[in-house]
Amino acid sequence: MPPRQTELSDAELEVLKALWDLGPTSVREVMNHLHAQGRELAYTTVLTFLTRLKAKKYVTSKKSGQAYIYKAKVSREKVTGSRLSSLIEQLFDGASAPLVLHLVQSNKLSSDELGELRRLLNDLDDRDDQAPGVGEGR
Amino acid sequence: MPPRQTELSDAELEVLKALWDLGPTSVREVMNHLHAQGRELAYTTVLTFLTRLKAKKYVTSKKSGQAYIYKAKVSREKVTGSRLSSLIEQLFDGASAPLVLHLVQSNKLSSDELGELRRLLNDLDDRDDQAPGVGEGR
DNA sequence: GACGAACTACGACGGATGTAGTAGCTTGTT
DNA sequence: AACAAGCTACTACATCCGTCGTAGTTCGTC
Repeated sequence: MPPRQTELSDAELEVLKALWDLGPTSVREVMNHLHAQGRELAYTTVLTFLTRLKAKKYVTSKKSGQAYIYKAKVSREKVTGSRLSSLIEQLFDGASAPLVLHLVQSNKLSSDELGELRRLLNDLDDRDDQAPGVGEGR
Repeated sequence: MPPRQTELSDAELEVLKALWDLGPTSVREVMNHLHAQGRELAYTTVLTFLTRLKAKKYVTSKKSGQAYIYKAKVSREKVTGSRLSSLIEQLFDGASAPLVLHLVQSNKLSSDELGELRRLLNDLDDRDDQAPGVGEGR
């Protein structure tokens, strides 16, 4: 039997995000953090998610006194990148460009952000030295 | 009781995408299209998804002879936009900018695509003439 | 040393999802 | 008219997901 299911569910992600925000901490602290954001979950529910996150290897835990301290094992960037890739795969068959254009056109960026983007593009332009492994992901 | 569940599941989306690709068509054609992409689903499975899509109002159908012809009722853009918003909400608390920057930096865009993006930015620039101070976004 | 508070382990439960089988209706072809 | 092929409706079922409740353990306090 291969490990049951290793993907992050939405609710699990919420809990993981709390862990990223807080750093290594206890079930109770995570719960408090969620409550502070208006997410009312029972203590045992949070515990369940943390347990599942541990089973799926997204967090580790070590006992400290009576309780466990949970710690994120994967970075926010990693998870973010991977979720994003899935979405791009799903919606645009793997091509990032349509997504970027869509976002830029959607008028959701402030002038500052547009400026930042322009700057970034110029930088890229300069060092356009054929990065290896363009890895055509398809 | 509000209608059970109105969200698109992943598998349902795959089927809906086939409908977008093909235009109004039959279960069998949808199935063939999916098979052509290496997605081997039983005829009745495809039928199930189309039925669920109909229940969730993402498609309509009308009988044509013995079989039904299914037709997408929501546009690709609409669904794409909404899925994207959810992701942005989930991962970046609603801010699009970090996502755009992330994508541009990830080196997944071709020179052509970067060019296109630059062009788009220039257009936007023209029509949005604002000299913003150091306005802090969020 | 018994009590209550806090913690964890485990089980549970209804609804969603992915996937498909079966049965029965329809229709073109012998 | 009887059949085979194709179509839909309905049912099924394992797993996942979101959400907790309960029970048992541990530890600090009267």
